[in-house]
Amino acid sequence: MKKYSRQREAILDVLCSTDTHPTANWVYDRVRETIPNISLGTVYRNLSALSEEGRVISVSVGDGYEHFDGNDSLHAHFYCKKCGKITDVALENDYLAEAIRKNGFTPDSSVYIVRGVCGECNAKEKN
Amino acid sequence: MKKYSRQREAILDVLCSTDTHPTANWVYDRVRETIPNISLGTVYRNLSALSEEGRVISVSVGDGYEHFDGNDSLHAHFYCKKCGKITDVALENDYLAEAIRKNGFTPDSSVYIVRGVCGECNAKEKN
DNA sequence: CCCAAATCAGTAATGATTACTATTTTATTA
DNA sequence: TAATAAAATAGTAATCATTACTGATTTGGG
Repeated sequence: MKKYSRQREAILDVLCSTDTHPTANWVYDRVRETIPNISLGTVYRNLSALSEEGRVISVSVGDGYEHFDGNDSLHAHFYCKKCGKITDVALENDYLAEAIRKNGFTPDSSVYIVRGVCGECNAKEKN
Repeated sequence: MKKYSRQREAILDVLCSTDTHPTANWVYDRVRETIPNISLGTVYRNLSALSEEGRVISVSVGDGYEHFDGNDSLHAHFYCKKCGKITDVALENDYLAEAIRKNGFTPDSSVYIVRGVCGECNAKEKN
């Protein structure tokens, strides 16, 4: 049976109070402000549990780290290859999950990642 | 300047002649049938280069491995949490890249991943 | 053919993530 | 509220997919 834990709650809080897409280590640093002796393993274990439950999304953009996202609204992620920034882009309808469903699958969470170069980096390029 | 390499060509061939989503190691094993002394590092380097060029897509489903996909048609990936199988689901329109573009970004490649349980595993569940 | 840049094979190193264990916390039952 | 079992934790050690390094080989332009 799943039990409450102060650590898990704190981790979820940190994730839900940022619009960035932090790594486990970043979350670790933030949670330590509240629970100084929390262990990095605890952060990993809970991020993984929260992700399994679907309360959090795990986003892999290919920079060598797993990123986590507590934003539960429907959105896609734009990853800029130049600056590494991940930006949320809101979506109106979940066309893809719909298409998946039509093909006989039962989806429970989605990660949409688009790679490219962001406007800011494109501008810099022209110098 | 980018130069031709027999190794890179063989790696791309392997990726384009399967509808699975292999890991670097699987590709390595397959390419060794043709080029027995190819190095695993070479496979990694070229997969990464091909992915950078957009000739190949890198798909992270959260099983601890990076998966690669040589299928260049527009599709989403359904990842079954139970059996680990990754299935391609064809898409008609790239709504998401479109939404991204409307937000001022310049996309160049997309990875759409939907997690859930596949029909087969759902059926097994009921026994 | 010659040269410089690119790529390679083989091997060593890295570091994000996971596993392990003794201890602490949680929730249930009496 | 005390006793108890299951779940979770802190701290540390281990794993292993991926990357970095190096000296040899290949590629392509002049």
